Amino acid sequence: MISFLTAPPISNNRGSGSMMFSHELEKVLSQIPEGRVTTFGEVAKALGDVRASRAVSDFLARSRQRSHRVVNAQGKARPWQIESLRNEGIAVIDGRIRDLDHVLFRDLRAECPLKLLREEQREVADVVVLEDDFEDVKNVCGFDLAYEDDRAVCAFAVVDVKNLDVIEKDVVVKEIDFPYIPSYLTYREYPAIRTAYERVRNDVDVLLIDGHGYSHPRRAGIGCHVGVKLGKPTIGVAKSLLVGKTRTPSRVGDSERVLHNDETIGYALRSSTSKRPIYISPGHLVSFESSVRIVKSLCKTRIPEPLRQAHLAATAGKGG
DNA sequence: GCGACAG
DNA sequence: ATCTTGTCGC
Repeated sequence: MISFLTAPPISNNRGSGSMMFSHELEKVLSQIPEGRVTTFGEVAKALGDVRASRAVSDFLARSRQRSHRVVNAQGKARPWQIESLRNEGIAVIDGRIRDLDHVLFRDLRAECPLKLLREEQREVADVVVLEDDFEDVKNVCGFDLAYEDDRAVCAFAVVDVKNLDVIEKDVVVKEIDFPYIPSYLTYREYPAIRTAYERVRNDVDVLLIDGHGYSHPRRAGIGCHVGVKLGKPTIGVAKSLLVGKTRTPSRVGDSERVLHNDETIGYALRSSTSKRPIYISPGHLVSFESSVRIVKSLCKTRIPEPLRQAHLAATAGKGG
């Protein structure tokens, strides 16, 4: 007989990143009573983060399960919503709901799935290692995604550091059910990156991800997530800042620290003659110094070769 | 009006 | 990220 104390845990899926956004959204939307409306912000709060309100708006705008009972904080309704709202007895004047406060429904109940995801990010941040865990860096693999409707094309490119030649590249197509929400990028893109990673045949020493690593509000950007989940040295490379402040590096090859709450969270590197720097931060098993040095050695243009080549492959893969 | 948040 | 034509410049 197996004691429950010694038995292995049964599918512990808590915050595993398997949240299906459309399903969670539907659970919230179904709570809005007939004759009442709510706002994108209220829905976002029910999901666990008011900052997802724009994502809720975008998602509902294209989803076929769009509800006519969700409007913006000003009570402005879309043309296609107006007839349905009036049929429920809601007065709409000049595209705007009259007396919004009177029909506004705020008692949405949910398990705040985004809050669970934030907790998972804190767990990721807790195990991130900001020290080098590799010998020579011979091959670097970059990942990038391109989108078409509900599908993502995820490409990878393995580059030989010696000559910056591409020695392997491939693409995978994956269904996407998570919108872009700032600071939750990993839940949109990681599943596709993982699938693509499983197809890499060459030995790779370092992974490059299109997005931030440590330079994230919870120090758990997609670079950290990928590194921790795959157990590989990983660096995040972004084209704009998510958090923090920095200065523009004056000369090509120069870098400046990115500071957030008095902490160095990454570096801005002027990787080309372009005035716009790229932002580099460790994901996992890499130091700040090595992150900058490695990325710098991979730049023929503003974007390091593994990412630039992956981007080209992903974009090319969209057509079929 | 200000601030502004990867892809 | 995506929507999008031509155009300016190295």
